[in-house]
Amino acid sequence: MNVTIKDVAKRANVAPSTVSRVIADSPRISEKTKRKVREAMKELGYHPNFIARSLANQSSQVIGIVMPSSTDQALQNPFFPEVIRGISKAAHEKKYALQMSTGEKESEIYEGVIEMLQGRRVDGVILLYSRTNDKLMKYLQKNRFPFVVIGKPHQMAEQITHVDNDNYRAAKEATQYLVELGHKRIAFVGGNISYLVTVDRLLGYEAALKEAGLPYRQEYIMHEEFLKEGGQEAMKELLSLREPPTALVVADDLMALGVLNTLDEMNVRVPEDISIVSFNNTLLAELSRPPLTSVDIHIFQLGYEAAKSLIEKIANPNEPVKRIIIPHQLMKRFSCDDDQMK
Amino acid sequence: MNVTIKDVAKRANVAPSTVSRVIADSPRISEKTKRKVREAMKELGYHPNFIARSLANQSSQVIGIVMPSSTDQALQNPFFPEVIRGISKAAHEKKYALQMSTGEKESEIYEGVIEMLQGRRVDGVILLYSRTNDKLMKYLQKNRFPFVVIGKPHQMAEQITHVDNDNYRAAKEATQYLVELGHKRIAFVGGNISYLVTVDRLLGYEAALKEAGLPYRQEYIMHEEFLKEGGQEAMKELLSLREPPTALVVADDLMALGVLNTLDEMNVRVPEDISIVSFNNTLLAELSRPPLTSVDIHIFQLGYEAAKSLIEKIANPNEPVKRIIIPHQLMKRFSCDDDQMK
DNA sequence: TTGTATGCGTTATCAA
DNA sequence: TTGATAACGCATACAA
Repeated sequence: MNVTIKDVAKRANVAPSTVSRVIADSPRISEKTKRKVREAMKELGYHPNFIARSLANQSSQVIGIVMPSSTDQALQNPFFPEVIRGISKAAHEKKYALQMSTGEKESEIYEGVIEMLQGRRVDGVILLYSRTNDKLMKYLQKNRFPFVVIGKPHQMAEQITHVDNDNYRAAKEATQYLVELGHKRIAFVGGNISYLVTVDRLLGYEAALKEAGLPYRQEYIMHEEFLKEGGQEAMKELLSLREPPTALVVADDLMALGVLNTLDEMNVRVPEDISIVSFNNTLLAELSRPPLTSVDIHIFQLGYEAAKSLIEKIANPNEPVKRIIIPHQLMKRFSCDDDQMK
Repeated sequence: MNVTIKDVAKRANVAPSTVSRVIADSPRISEKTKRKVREAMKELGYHPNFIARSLANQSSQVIGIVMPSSTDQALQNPFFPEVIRGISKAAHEKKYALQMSTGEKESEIYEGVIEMLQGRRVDGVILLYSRTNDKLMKYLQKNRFPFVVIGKPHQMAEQITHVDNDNYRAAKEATQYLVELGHKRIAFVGGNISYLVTVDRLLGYEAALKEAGLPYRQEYIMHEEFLKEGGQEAMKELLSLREPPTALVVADDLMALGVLNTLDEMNVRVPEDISIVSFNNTLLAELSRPPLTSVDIHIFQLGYEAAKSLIEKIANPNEPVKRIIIPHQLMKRFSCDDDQMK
C-alpha cells in the first residue's frame, strides 16, 4: 500500500508520534530529528493522508460551496465563476480545499449539503445566494454549523455572518445617475423577486425616484424569470406603454445583454433611444455593444471575504457575527446618454 | 459529540457491525433487525461519517475537478460553469461529491492536485483542459491515478481516457460553411496555441481552405492571448491588410464577443462587412448582437460523459481506455452573410 | 525531547 | 443471522 507515517518512522528510527509531530512542526522536537525525519519522508515520497488526519482531528479542512439550484438558470451567470475564484483564493491561502454542492433541484441540494456537513466532509459552507425563507439556511442555523452567506439573509440578518454589497445604495446611485442625465421615465428590470439582491436593488431604485420627485409606476417594474424570452416580453411590454421609459435600471449584466439583444431586434438604439445602467460589471459589460455602464460590485472580493470569514468562524466558533459590506462603484461606459432628453 | 454507529447499536440492542451492515443493506441481515436498526437511526438522527468510511474503505467517493490556471483568464468563459454542471449531474447520480482545485498559478494547482490525490481526498480527477506538455498529466499517468481529460491529450492519446469533440471536423465544417457562402478570404482567430483545442480547430480550418482551393495565408492566422486588448490588436491588423478577410472563424464565443465589440468600435458591420462563425454555442452566442452563428459542442455532455467515465474507471481500474467523441452541430444565426460577396 | 497507547467512526474478517 | 475484533492512518494524552 501507500507509504504511511509508520514507514517513515521506521526509516528514521523514531516513533510514529514523532513523525506526526514533525509534520505539525512541533517545537518540542529537536532540529536534528526533524531533519532526519524529513529526509526519510523525502526518500519514501511520503504524503500525509488527509482522510486519516480529518478523522483524528475531527476537522476536514474543506469548505463547502452551495450553489443556487440550477433550475434557476443563474449558473450561466459569470457572477459564479468569479465569486468562486475569490473563495478559491482565500481557501488556498489558508490551505482549505473546496467542495461543491451537486444536484439540480433545491431539495437535492438541500439533502446533499446536509450530508456533506453531517458526514464531516466539510467544516462549513458558503451560500452563494440568499433568498426568502430558505430552508437550508434555517437548518444550518438551528444545527449551528458554521456558514456564511453571500448576500443579505432574509431573516435575522444580525445573527448570520454575511458578505454583501450595499445594494440599496448602489441601485439608488445608479438610478440617480440616470436622473442626473435628465431621465424622468426610468424603468426597473430585475431578477426573481425571491432573491434578496433583487429586492434591495428595487428598493434603492424606488428611493431614488422618490427623492427626485419622480412618480413610481407599477408598470415600470419588471421581473424576469430569465433572459432571452423574459427580456423580450418585458421590453415589448415596456415599449408598448403609452409613455415608454427612456432609461432602464437592469439588475444584472447578463440580463442587460438579453435586453440589449431584444432592443436591437426591435430597432431601438442604445443609448440614443434608451439608456441602460446595469449591475455586476462582469466581463460582459465590457464586451457588449455598446459597452454597458454597470455597477461594479467587486464579485471576487465578495467571495474572498466570505471564505476568510468562514475560515475564522470555523477556527473559532464563538467569533462574533459579522456583516461585511463590499464597496461598489459605478463604471461609466456607453450605454447611457441624455440625448433622448434633448 | 455526534451520534455514531455505536450509539445506534446500543439503542437497537445490536452490535456496531450489525448497524454497519444495515447501512450497507446487507442481505445477510434479517428484515426484522433492519427495521429495528433503521428506527434507532431515525430516532437518534444518525448520519454516517464519510470521513471514517473513507478511511476504512480506502475510497473517498469524491471526484476532483482540475481547472486551468486562472492566469489564463479562461475562467471567465461560460464553458466552465457548463462543463461543471455536466460533471455535477453525473456525480450526483452516482453519489460522488465534487472537489475543486484551488490556486492561481500552474505550479500551485499542480501541487494542490497531487496533495488531494495522495492525501486520498479524491479518488480521481477530471482535467478541464488539455495543453501541450502538461506536467500534471504526466504525473497522473506515471502514478496511475484515475483521471479523465476533457479535450485531446497532447501525447499518448491512445493511453488516456478522454472526452472530446471532433474539433478538426467541426472547424472544417464551419469554414466550409463560410466557403459555401462565397467567402474566399477567411481568417482564423484562435486562443492560445498551447491548448490542443486551438490546434485542432486551426487544422480543420486549414483543411477546409485547402479542399476549397483557397490559399493559406499566414497573415490570416491570429492567436489571442485574451479578449479585449488582443481582439483589438488582431482586428486592427487583419483589417489593415492589403486584402482584409471577409469572414472570420473565431475559436470561442467569448472571444467572438470581443471581436464583435472591436469591430463595432471600428464601424465594421457584422454580417454586412464581415461574417463570423464561432464556437461553443454558449448563451453568449444567443445574446450577442448580432446573435452568433456558432458550433454547438454540447459542453454539458462533455462534462457528463467525463464524469461517468471517471467513475467507471475508479470502480474498475482495468477499464479499457476510452475516447468519447461528443457530436457537434453548427447553429446558424445572424453573424454570417454572403452580402459582402455580391 | 521522544515513545507508548488509545481513540477518531467505519468496514471487514473471522467466529459463533 | 449476528457479534467481537482488528484494521484504516493519524493525533495526542500521558509516560518516560
